[in-house]
Amino acid sequence: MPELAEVDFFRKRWNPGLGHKIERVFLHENSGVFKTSDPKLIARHLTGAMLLSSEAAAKQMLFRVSSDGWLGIHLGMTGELAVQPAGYAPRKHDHLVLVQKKQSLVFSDFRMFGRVQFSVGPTAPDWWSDIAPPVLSKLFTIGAVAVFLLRRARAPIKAVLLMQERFPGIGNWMADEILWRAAIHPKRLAGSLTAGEIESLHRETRWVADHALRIIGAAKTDTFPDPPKTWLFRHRWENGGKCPKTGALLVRETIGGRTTCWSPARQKLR
DNA sequence: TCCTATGTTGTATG
DNA sequence: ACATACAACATAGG
Repeated sequence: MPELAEVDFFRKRWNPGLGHKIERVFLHENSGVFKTSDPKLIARHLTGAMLLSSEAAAKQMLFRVSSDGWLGIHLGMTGELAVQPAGYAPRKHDHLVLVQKKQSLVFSDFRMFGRVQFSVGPTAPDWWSDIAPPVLSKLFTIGAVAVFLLRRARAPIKAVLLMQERFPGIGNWMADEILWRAAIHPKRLAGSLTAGEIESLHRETRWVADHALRIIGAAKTDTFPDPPKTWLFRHRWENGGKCPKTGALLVRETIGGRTTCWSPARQKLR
C-alpha cells in the first residue's frame, strides 16, 4: 500500500505516543522484518525509553528514542502503523508493539516485506541520512532529473520513476499518476524524452507529491482518504475504467515488472 | 489451481 | 564497472 503520502499518514498514527515512556516491548524475534537489525537489542534499548519524535522521508519512517536511539520502519507492501488501547493483545502479524501506559503502538505487516532498523548513536545512521533529497526540496531540480534520465537512457520511464535514489517516495500508483498528468507514455525510454517532457515530468512529480501529501498524508481521518475522481488513481483498477481527462478507455499492462495503467488517448508512444 | 497485490534486493546478463 | 531485467521474498484474497 504505502508510498510517500501513505507513509506519512501512518507515521502520524503513532503521534499519541510521542513524549511518553515505552513500558514494554513485544516483538516476533524471528520475523523477517528484523533481517537487518537485532531484535534483542531493539527490545532491550526501547524498554523504559522515551519515544521522542518522528519524521518520514521517502517510504521510510524514523522514530527518535531517548538515549540516542534511532528506530526506522519501512512498511514494505502491506505494512501499517496503528494505535491500540492499553491492554492490547498482539496478533499474528504484529511484528513490533511498543506498550505504553495509555496505549500500544503497533507495527503490523502480513506479507513481511517491511523492515525494522535500529541504531544507537549521537548522529543519524546511514540508512536514514543516505535517503535521496525529497522531490519537494530545492535539490530536486530539472537538471538533476535530466542527468538521471540520461544515465538510465535505455530503461522505460515508468521503471525509472520507481528508482528511489532519484524519486524518493514515488511508488507504482504515483508513477502512473505522474506520467498520465505529464502526458508521457510509460514505455518511452528515459533517454528519449525531450527537454519539454522532462520539465513536465519534473513539474508533475512535484504536483502529485504535494497534493498526495495534503490529501492523504495530512488527513485527520481514521483511514486515509482517496484522491478525487479527477485523478487517474480512482480509475486505474476498474475494468473498463475511463481517463478522467479524455473519457477514453484506460489500458493496463506490465511495464518494468509492475502493473501500469495509462491513457492511450493522451500518452503516445511515438 | 492460478493469478494478483501502492516494494526492494540479489543475481544473471549484456 | 555499469545498466537492465527479472525472480524471489511471504501471505491473503479473488
